[in-house]
Amino acid sequence: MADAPSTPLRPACDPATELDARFRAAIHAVAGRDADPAIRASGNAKFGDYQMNAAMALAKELGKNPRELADAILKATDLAGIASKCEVAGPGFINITLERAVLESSLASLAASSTFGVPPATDPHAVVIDLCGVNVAKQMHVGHLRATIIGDSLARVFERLGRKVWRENHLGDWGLPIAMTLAKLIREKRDFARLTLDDLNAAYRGAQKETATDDLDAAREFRCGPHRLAELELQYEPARAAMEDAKKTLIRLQSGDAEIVRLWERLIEVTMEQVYDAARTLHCKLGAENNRGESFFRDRLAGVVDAFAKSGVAKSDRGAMVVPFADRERPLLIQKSDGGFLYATTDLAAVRFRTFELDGDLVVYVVDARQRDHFKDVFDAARLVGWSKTKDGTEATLVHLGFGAVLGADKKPLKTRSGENFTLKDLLDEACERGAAEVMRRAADPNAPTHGLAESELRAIGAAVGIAAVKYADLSGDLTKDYVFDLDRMVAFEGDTGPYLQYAHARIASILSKSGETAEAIARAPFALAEPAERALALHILRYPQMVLDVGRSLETNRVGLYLRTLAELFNAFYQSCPVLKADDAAVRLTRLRLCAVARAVLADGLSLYGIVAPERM
RNA sequence: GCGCGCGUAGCUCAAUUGGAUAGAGCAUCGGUCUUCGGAACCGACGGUUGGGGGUUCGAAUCCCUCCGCGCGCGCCA
Repeated sequence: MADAPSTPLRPACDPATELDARFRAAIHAVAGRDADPAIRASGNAKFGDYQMNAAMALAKELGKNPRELADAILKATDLAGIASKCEVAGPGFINITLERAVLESSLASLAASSTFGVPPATDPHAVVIDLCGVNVAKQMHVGHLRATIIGDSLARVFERLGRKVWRENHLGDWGLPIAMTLAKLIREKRDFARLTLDDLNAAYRGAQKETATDDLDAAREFRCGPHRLAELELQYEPARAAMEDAKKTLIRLQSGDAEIVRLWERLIEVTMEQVYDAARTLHCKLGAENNRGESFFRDRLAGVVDAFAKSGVAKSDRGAMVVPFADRERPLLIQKSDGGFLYATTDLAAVRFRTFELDGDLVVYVVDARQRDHFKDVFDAARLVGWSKTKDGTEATLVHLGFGAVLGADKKPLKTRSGENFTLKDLLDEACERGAAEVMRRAADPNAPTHGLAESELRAIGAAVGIAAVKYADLSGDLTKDYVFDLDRMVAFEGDTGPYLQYAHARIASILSKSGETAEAIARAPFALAEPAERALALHILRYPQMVLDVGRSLETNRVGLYLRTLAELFNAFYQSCPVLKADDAAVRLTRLRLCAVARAVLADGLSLYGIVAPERM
């Protein structure tokens, strides 16, 4: 996966920013040139808070002894007011322990920031996220889960980074398959006002079956005798008729026939209802305003081929228009020999629209990994013709974020074509149901904080918990890897799960509300990071803005999950060893409440990057 | 055939993008427990990171080569 362009931005409240500046200056003084100090969080608390790793690589380049170079850099570094302890270790690491006051003031500045320390974006261009990608007249299946929640989560990350974000739902709402479905429904004289998605789905599959002429095509391919061909042609007469009907319907649709267009719009309406429902359930920001499908680009397709032909990037081959590439045999087909356009043509029109009209300098396609070759071709073709530039000529980054396939328990791709498999709706219903059952079971305990809540309230919390389980299971892993679809694992509530994070959040919220202090009073309390557990928690909180920047750069949503899991663990450790409400000293009580408040806010904001809600009680 | 992707504990996955002793969850076993919320915490067990070679102070990570699995490959989307 290609990286998005890296931003030089560094969070002001992250102590690593100041360490970077100081060591950079020291390296310059010692080595006579600029180099990345490679400041990293310590992997192990016994090595301090941060480490500077640049000395080893630099020593190699300069032909010096790494430990001696590290010593020299350390001597040249101004550590006043930042590090309380700093020493060379191992082959040439420099281990750094921060002054407590630095941690406290940094944390205060993060707490005061409305973006939790994330620096505001300086890039005025937009980020475009291609997500969801449903097809009209087809049921959403589990594959759409990934394309929807990964895309939405990335969009949320870029919004947190202060970027203008376009969520683009590139609907499959045009072309022969839709016309076939439409034609079949019309032939059957169906009442379009009463159509359900299941009806559409059945019609879609039926139309595919009716018009299939695989055997006939194969017979031609293998040059069967005239008798055999005539026999097959007779057998396939109904298929031919259905196809004729579909093509006529397509032409009427393309020419803007009012009646056909009305019925077509109805198909989209029925299909999209389920998408909006699923998006609501999943807490994904996705609605009708995000719809920009194949039909939107239909008038631009001829222009695409024209532009490629005129520029000489495309050439005619066997009656079709293709874009050849210098480094590979396989060309990209953009127009069929019968004059028809292909999905590559639409994708090229969309690239142009997204870079030039939406002004995106980063366009991310959240589409499954099997289309890797296709997008490589489309992006390369777009670059060849100069369409990868924004309005002001900035070269845009085009990225295909190819996520792994959804596999069944047998490790084979989950097929929904024959229709016997569960739909996305089935999965979401099950997740909400299990979440609700779990919440209600616990609420039955008279000591539970949720005891006595109305059933509707418990069901709402249960849905939030069930959906969190599903989303976290998906987003916290490596996106490029295949996905083993296991409902029991996905809706698990214990261990490394979404509900575990929600639980940590609810506990903190509970402490804060039981304290009897107002939020204002807590916010005024100073930080006093005396205990190791407090210190460790604070250090990790300070890494939040850098983590968000890293996700924006790498598009790896699993970093959010890793960060939040660690945050929850560190909070639990703090909670274990440092009494808050039971603290004997009033000032200690208040400063620990302050730490709780910041931890809660960061946890909630991090969960919001996944589109996971954090209930106060569960 | 060509191209691309993936192989880490019994299972599902991590590993701060080349850093110090490869970590979690589930499962199994043991402990914490009249609780600031047990959906929790602590510990034990479990590994030749598919095999081999190379690069270097240092490799699960980069290069080469095998092996295994998956996906894609001109008129579908």
